[in-house]
Amino acid sequence: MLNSGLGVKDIVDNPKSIFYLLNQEEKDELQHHISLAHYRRNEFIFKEGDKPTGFLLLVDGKVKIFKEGVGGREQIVRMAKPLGVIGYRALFSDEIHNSSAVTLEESLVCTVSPEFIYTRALKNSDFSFKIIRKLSKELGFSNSRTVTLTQKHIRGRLAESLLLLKEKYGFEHDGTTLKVYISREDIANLSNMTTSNAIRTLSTFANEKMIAIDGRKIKILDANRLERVSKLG
Amino acid sequence: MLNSGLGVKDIVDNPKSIFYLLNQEEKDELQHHISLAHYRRNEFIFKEGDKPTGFLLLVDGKVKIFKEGVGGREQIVRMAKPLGVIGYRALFSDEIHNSSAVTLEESLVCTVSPEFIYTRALKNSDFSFKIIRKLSKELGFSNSRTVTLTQKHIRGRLAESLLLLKEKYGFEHDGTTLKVYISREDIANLSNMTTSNAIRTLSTFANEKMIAIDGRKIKILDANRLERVSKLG
DNA sequence: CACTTTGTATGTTTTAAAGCATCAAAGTTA
DNA sequence: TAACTTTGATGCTTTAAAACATACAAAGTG
Repeated sequence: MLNSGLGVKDIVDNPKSIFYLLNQEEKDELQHHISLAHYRRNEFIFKEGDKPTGFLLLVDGKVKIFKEGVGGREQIVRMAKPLGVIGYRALFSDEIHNSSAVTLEESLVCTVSPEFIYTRALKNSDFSFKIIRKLSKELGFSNSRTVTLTQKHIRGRLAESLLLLKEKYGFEHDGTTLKVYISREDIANLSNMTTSNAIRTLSTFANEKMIAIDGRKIKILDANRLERVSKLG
Repeated sequence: MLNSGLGVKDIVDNPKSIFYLLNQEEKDELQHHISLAHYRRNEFIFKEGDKPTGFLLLVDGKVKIFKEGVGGREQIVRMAKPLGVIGYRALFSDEIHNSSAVTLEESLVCTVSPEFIYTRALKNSDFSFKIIRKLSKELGFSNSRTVTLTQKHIRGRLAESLLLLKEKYGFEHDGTTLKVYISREDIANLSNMTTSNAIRTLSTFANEKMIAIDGRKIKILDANRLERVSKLG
């Protein structure tokens, strides 16, 4: 169960939050333009084709952002973690969402009204610049993914995805188990391969002692070797 | 030969230029922070790994922006046309370039100093917002490309690339010939396929009367059918 | 509780696209 | 203009990954 005691204060006072850099006056006003929503596991936050309702900040939980491709096959373009921003690309480009967001686990999302973002936040050049920086990094990531997903072989793509999950969500207290509960299908959709091939290749990695699998629990046993497999393609 | 008479005036006074929306004072100051460079065909403007030297605007010519992938295989991530902005992603994310830019033809590029961009342009919220919008659109494009390049079959990918070239550069006076002189290898690198397959599939499209080829001149004979081939994957 | 659905695991077959080889045409340089 | 290099065109072979087929376990559902 989530800590439902989380409130707006905790969001604006956390240095990792994008709203942290607003000045006090702006923060005060933000209170009137913000709302919190709770989602269970596997719920849509927004769907491809929806009109953006605001600027979304994932307060707690984990979310996958994906696009539907040929024959409904989905490609995960990004994973979000707490205090990550979601759905802002469509808002800023004034388009409908071209990707969907679904929770991987119980999550808390706060929505900030477009009015506040446009008339207040974006007038603050620190905020604007932070957004520019975020978009630039994400664009760099997306371009890199395009290349690796098209050019690397299955093993390389899967290794890269596992390392990506490690970077994004880190480990449990044991220091080896990935701190994310994700289906084989989602691993496949993250790595541009079929579910069968994700399962098969995970098994191979486990046989080779690079990882250990116990249901959905994945332990990274040899990150260096995964790096090498990822680099080799 | 390029019209070398092009100057800073022509850049700031063109409504399609991002600098058009600066106020007069900012425009005046811009003059002292701008320089023009001329490139011949197939010259590098910047290379993957280079440190960004400034904010670049393609004044005239055509440029491909690409990343090196597995085994040196290149993937074109974007094509630029006059008054398009290049190399700004790396500048704003404060990273080294993660892609290279090479001219497809004789080109003119203007460089604006990072100081002017940071201390002046980005303080103008109209400019910042234009950049945010540009990045957002490009990110949407990149995410879409990831999906189509990984999921569509060869015919779909090539059809999409031809339509992309059409959208970007348009037609010659005859209304059918693509206004870009591009090698089969570049078409392949744009479409995530080998040069052989690009050549082969172009021939097939020509046999099917969707296009006509005469050396590097490509005529789009049936754009609707190309759209259909592109959509079907 | 049985019953259906969903997720995981593997083996087998098929296929799209890469890889390779060869040749012709067009450009470039000596 | 001859020699060389690059680019374009096509056929043939190989291969990586999809597609398909079961089987079985786990998790929901009536």
